[in-house]
Amino acid sequence: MNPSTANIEEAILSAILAGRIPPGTRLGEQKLADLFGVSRTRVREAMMRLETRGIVQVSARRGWFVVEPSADEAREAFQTRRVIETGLLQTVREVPPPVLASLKEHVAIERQAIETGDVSSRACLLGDFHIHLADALGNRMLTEIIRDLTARTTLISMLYQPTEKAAESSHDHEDIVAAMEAGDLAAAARLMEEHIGKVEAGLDLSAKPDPLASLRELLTPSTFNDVAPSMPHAHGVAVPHAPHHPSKTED
Amino acid sequence: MNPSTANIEEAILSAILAGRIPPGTRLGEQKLADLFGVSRTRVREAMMRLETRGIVQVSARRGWFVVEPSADEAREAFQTRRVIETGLLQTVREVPPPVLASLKEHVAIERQAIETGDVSSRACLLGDFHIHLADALGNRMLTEIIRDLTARTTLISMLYQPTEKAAESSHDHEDIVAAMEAGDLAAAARLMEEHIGKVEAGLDLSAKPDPLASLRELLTPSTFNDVAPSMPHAHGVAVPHAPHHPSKTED
DNA sequence: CTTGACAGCCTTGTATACAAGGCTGCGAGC
DNA sequence: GCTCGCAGCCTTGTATACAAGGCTGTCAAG
Repeated sequence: MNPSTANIEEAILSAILAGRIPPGTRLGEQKLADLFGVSRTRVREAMMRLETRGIVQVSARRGWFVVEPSADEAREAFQTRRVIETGLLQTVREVPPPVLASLKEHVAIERQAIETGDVSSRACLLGDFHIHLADALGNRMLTEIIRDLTARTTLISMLYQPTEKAAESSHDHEDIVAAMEAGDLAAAARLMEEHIGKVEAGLDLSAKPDPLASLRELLTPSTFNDVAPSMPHAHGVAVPHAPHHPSKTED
Repeated sequence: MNPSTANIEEAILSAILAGRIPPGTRLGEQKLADLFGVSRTRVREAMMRLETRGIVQVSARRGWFVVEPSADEAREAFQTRRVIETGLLQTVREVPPPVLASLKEHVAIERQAIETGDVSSRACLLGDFHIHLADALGNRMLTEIIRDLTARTTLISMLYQPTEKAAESSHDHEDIVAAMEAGDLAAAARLMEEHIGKVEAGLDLSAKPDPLASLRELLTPSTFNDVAPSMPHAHGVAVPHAPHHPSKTED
């Protein structure tokens, strides 16, 4: 059957979140159209929606790229998540028992994935905790917002994370749920703020904004001034990663 | 010169927010294409983006409609705004003086518009206060989120607001800024929560979700059960408003 | 007079054709 | 040998053509 625009959008997004499509990857319209068995029109629609959601970016006549958030954008994304997620916890008066139960269950699944060493689903699960929280305590709008933000921070982690601290994150989640269970939402909010702060602090935001950063140090700025202005990119370097992996996606 | 997709998107959005296009209005692709002097393709792109942002909705083969949020969606939108805006105020440590100054100026403009009786720009300004706040205290992402949310609540107000309490809203804004100036961000957050709550409480959410509500009370539900199922609408009634105003937009 | 069905029109949905511009690789000139 | 320029290919950008389905207004039957 023909995948709808929403299907394509969702498929690409989940592939990105699962780490199967790294940030910076070029997404050719025709390739995707062939892959999904539809015309470019529908692929374009899906890409345009994902662009509105901040997941991909188009570079005129060059193609669609999975966003590579700059260090600034990374900070913005984390700040935004701090604001919204602590705001959510502080707005809530009490946590219904079923919600607590499902959150505990989620944390348990996290721990299991970490112990099992299931790296691929781990990042996904850690992000899912926050989405789950928004869904349980908030509403659909909030969930959508958090989902898109989490998607961005996941991409950021892929770009900048030098060390994976999955175990610590999961422990943080456990503490947050415990505070919620104790009825201390203010403490939960504080823990959430610390947690997101820790994740942000664990990144090396000076590392990979572009692969040229390390080169740039070796050269005089003037050398680049003759060359760089022709690059149309506003902030993120849209150079396709891994040209040596021409068939990383399933084909 | 040819308006780009972004131009069209922005033009339609601001027309909606200014109240020139009421909720429920049908937006025909061809009409808009002629109006902007482009082909349907670009209009479609713009509409698709606006749909992603929750401003318009497409009903299959019937057309695009400015959303008419249901009472549930209205509550969600206000809850979401409470969460985010109080979260923002509570996350902030201190307010830079220039920010305070510009907020005060904004409130002054609000009061002026209210005193002058400038109804058309009034709603716009009242919403702008919150956008301005997000922009000054937060970041671009937060501002975009707040802007889209404010757009939705503005539409909601158009649908459900029985009485305009612009003066009271502006007074609330003033109080919030005063609390910020006093350095009491917690109080500012509390005032913001009350303010948004008041705006929500000022609506009559049982009133206009659909024009049939008043009729429905007079008739037995079974009468409608034979007729209603053929309606494809999920929640909001997408009947075009005001068929007696065929040329409300400038044409 | 009321009601039901149907035809025509008008709308969006989708694909495709063509235009415009960037990238790559080759070749000529220095 | 190296560099610069250019041609061809490949990509997205845009318009247009056609398909599919909903809506309206008319006409006929009861």
